[in-house]
Amino acid sequence: MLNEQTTAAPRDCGDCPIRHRAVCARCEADELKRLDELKYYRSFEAGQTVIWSGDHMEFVGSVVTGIATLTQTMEDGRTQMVGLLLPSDFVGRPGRDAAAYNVVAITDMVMCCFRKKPFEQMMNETPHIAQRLLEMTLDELDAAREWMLVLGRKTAREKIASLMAIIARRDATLNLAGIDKPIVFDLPLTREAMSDYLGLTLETVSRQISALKKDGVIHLQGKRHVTVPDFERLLEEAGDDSDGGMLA
Amino acid sequence: MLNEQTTAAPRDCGDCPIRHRAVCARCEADELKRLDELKYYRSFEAGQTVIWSGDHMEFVGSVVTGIATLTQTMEDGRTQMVGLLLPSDFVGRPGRDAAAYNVVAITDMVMCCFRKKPFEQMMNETPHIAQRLLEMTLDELDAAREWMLVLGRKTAREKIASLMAIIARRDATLNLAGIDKPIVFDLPLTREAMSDYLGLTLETVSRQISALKKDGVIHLQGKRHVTVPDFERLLEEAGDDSDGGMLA
DNA sequence: ACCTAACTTTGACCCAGATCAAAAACCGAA
DNA sequence: TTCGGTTTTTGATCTGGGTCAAAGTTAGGT
Repeated sequence: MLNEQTTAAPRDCGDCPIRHRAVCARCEADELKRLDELKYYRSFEAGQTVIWSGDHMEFVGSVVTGIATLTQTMEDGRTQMVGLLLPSDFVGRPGRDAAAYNVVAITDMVMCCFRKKPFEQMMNETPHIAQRLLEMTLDELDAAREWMLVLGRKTAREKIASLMAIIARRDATLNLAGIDKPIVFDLPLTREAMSDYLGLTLETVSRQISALKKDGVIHLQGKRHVTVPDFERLLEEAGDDSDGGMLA
Repeated sequence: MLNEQTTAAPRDCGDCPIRHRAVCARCEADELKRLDELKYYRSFEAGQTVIWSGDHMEFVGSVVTGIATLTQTMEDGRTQMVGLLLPSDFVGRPGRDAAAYNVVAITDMVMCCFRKKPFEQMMNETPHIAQRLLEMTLDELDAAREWMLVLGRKTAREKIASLMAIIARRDATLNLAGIDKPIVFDLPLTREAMSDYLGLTLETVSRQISALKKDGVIHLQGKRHVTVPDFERLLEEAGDDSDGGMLA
């Protein structure tokens, strides 16, 4: 699997790659110092389960590097991905004891963790943390609702295009490559993980990716490396209106 | 349509039916007093659109009485409900200018509104409001994710049973009638609204309701009045595990 | 290099739910 | 109490995506 970075954990918050996007983004120097004393790093290998749904959670934290999925499973094994956790995303819910979802690392991953109790304590005393967490939670809620439209009303082809668009957009944001040039990225997900995200079977995912490729909407080198020659075209295929609804 | 309460707006926060569940739930007397000066009531008729997606929003607020839906629409008219707004639910997003969804009153409805700017101002100065809003947003995020599983992985029959279970549970919570007795409630939604919620056609909704009725899972008087003789049975039909995952 | 296990693609067939169509039930207004 | 529009039910048929099966591809380990 992808093993992009065997990053050593940053020793200091000042060096942290997610410093300005994570739950600590608004903290002042003194607040950061307090957090610094609370935090510890944990590494997970690709494929490793971070938390099982229903388990007691003794920590919350942020994804520093790598990618994880948030999934829900029914007794008969049907599973639905309900979130994709990227660097800076927050894991866990302050004020809740039991995990509501499975969290699985899909690449090697490093998390910046805080024991739950002290973090909750600090959150009560530090509006900057609670404010940022609210903002992040509202963003996640918007993303979840956007995904409800995808799951409830889009065709298989539109679903695949929507997923590609989301990943492409994220990469465009990170790499600042401008949206007019061809966008190039690696799919972080297996076909099976995509099917869990999109509410499809992996066979349908494979077929629709082949179809989009045949129609020139995307270009593949290998199974995972994707080029999008025309982002507008991809958005049309996704059924989104042309501006894509991105907000600051 | 349902016209349950032609409630006069409560003149004072002390009399407010949603005082202890809404965004103001944690406010102290002095904080409440400040909010009181900011607030104004607006009434909407059944069927009236409260906000159009994309519109500038000059207010945020709480549903006091009545029910509204939050929907997303594609250009070709496909629509997906992404939330059901019940009394005490919050409408609008502090820090965002344009509405992201359509909000439509489906019964007569009264909202307690605040002009957005002053409310944001007050939120910054009043941790109790921000804390409660965070809590409510986290709950909504959980609800949205539960719904992603319904939309992505459940069959039509399971979807209907899931919807009934959600409404039944809400009524059980409000009416405190105990979960062992038969549960009785009125569907607040038309078949079409249900189909928009569940990602189905209204014909399929109708057929599956008939099927659940024939199989004795639910009982109907008229089109809207539902009796659930055995809630456990309903949960099985919904594909949920028996405990239903309710948390405080 | 080769082997193995995981991942991916492709094909053939089927079915749950969509679509198209029409009848029935309901509700409020005149 | 009847009328007209809305909501709901039911029927017939079609189809997108699921299921089952098998073959192809890829990457890491020895």
